[in-house]
Amino acid sequence: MPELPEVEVVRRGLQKWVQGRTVTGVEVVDPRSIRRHTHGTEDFRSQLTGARIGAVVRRGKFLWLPLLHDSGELQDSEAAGAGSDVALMAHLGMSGQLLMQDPDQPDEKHLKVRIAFEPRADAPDELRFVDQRIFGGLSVTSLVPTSDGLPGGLGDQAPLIAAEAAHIARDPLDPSFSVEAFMAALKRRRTGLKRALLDQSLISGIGNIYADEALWASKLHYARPTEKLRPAEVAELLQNVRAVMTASLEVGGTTFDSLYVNVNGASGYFERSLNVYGREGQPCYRCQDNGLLTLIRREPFMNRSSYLCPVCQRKR
DNA sequence: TTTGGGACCTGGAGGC
DNA sequence: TGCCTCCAGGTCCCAA
Repeated sequence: MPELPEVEVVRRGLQKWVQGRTVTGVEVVDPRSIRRHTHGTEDFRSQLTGARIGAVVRRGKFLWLPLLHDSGELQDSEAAGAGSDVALMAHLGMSGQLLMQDPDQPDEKHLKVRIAFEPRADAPDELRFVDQRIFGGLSVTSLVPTSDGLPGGLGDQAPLIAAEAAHIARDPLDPSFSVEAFMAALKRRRTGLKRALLDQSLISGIGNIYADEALWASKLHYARPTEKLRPAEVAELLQNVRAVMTASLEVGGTTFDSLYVNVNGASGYFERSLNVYGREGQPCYRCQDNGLLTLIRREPFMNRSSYLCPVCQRKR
């Protein structure tokens, strides 16, 4: 399931293979995967065909590729995202994959959209969007100025953001992320801590897996009221969020099944490092180190599951 | 305005 | 073997 580290792995892969290249053809195999593009399939194809990819930018789990409609060599400023007013937006949802393939490779079972580039000897010529559960999708969206005048996301230097991502907060790996602003927003909210972590308008990029891992590392219960958290607890939580995401990024992301792979089709290895998520009934490592046998518990939460240690993550 | 719940979607697992 | 139900979860929409 793609969360921030997995999307960042994809962003880096795309940057290597598609930046500066020109789209020569688009095939929409399943229109449901471009349902967020409200102007229809033909408009989606015409907006992309002939465009040159300027950069690959990410905020949270949203990825966008500014589209340039001129000709000539890619300039440094264009590569940074400037010089464009529209972008190809991608969200992987739960099971989306962006794969670079050669045209002669067989189609994937859940292939939804195929984007062809001008041939290049040292790179695959097709970008394929594959999605089993169709929670993700592609669209062409406008670029709008950021509210703070800072770059819209990682990989960008222009103060622009894809309109579809303008409502979400910066993610904790973004150099422009403000700890103070997050603490203030958390204080204003009157909700449970994990619900706040999953709220993309407060902090983006955190999904169920990394929320549980960061809460376990911080010894915090998922239902702790946000307004009662101490600044030191929030600071430690943020530190752990960054740590768990960075560790995952270094090994290519988390993989539970075939639902997440990078642009080359390879899986990540962070699943092997998970401390609490998916470990129901297994011993808590921290308690084990202290000579205690405590079993990880799974509790229903927001129509999904929350994993925690009932001893070191007590609800106060 | 803020908060919480449910729908969307597909395929695998498990029960009968 | 076949059918049915449950489960996974990111995001959006709507009701309270």
